[in-house]
Amino acid sequence: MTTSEAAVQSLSIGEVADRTGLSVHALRFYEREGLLVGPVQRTSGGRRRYTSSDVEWLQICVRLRESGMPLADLKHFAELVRHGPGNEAERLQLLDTHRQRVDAQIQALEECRSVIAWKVDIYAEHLARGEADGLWDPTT
Amino acid sequence: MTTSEAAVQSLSIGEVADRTGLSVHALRFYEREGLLVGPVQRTSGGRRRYTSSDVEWLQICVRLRESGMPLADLKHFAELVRHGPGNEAERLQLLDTHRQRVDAQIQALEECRSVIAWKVDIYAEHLARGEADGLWDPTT
DNA sequence: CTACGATCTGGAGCGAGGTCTAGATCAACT
DNA sequence: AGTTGATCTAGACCTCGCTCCAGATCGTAG
Repeated sequence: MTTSEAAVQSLSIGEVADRTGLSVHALRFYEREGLLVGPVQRTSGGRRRYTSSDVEWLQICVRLRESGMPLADLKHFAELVRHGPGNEAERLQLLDTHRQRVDAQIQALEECRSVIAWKVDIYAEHLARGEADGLWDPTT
Repeated sequence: MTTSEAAVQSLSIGEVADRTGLSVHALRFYEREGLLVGPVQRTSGGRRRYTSSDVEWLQICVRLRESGMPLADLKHFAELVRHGPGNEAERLQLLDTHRQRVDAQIQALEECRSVIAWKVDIYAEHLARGEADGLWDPTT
C-alpha cells in the first residue's frame, strides 16, 4: 500500500510539492513567512499533513506568484483570509489591483514581443540574402 | 558643422537615464558588466558621452530585460554584436528563442489572469449579495 | 531489528539585479 | 573666485525569493 491509506485526505510535504510545483524547501519557507491561511496539521511524530484546502490555497499562491505578485502581498491576502469574513471588499480590491497589473504586464510583453519579432525579421532577411552583404548597424 | 552636430547628438549619462528609464547607477553597472556593444566615449574631463546608437542599443536592452531576458544573455548578445559580422545566425537564434519564451510567458500570464478574474468574480458576486451571507471557504 | 528515505528545525548561503556611499572632480552660472 | 549640481570610481550593501546544510527524528519495507 502507498503512504496514504487513512490519510487519503491529507498529504505529506513531498506530495504537496509534487502537486504544486513548489519545492519542499519553498513550502516550509512559505509557512514560516506566514503565507498560509492556517497552521498546517502535524502527525504525532511532527510531520506536516496538508489538507486539500491547504493545497488549493497553495495552487492559488502559485498562480499569483507566477503572475508576479510579491510575497508580501500574498502574505497580506493570507492575513485577510485568516481574519475571516468582513474584509471581502479588501480582498477583492487586492485581487482586482493585481489583475490590472497582470493586464498591464501582458500588454508590455506584447509590445516587447513585437519589437523582438521585428528584430528577428531583420536578421532573418539579412541571412536569407546571404551573410556576405557586409556591414550593418551593430544595433540591428 | 557636421562635427558640432555630432557633438550635440551625444548625451550625458543623466540624459540617457531619462531617455531609457534606467538609473544612472544601472547604466554604469551595465557598462561594467559588459552589456554595451562598444566602449562609451568620454569627454576630456572623463564624463561619458553616449551616441544615439548607444541609446538605441540600450533601448533594446530595456525591452529585452522587461520581457525577462537575463543579463547574462544580454551580455552574450552584446558580445556577438561586438565581434561583428559572421555570427548573425547565432544572434537570430538568441532572439528567436527569447521570443518563444515571451510567447510562453504571455500565455502563462493569460491563464493566471483568468484564474484571478474568476476569483474576482466570486468575490464581487458575494459582495453584491451582501456581505452578511456568512461563512465561505477561506480559499475562495 | 536494521536500513533507508523522507521529514524535521534553525540558520547560513546564494544568485540576480541592481542601489547606495564616500570622497573627489568637473562644468556651468553669478 | 565661489557655489552648486552632475558625474566620476571602487566597492559595500540591499531586497527578493528561495536553496541548502547539519544533525536529529520518523516511519515503513525487508
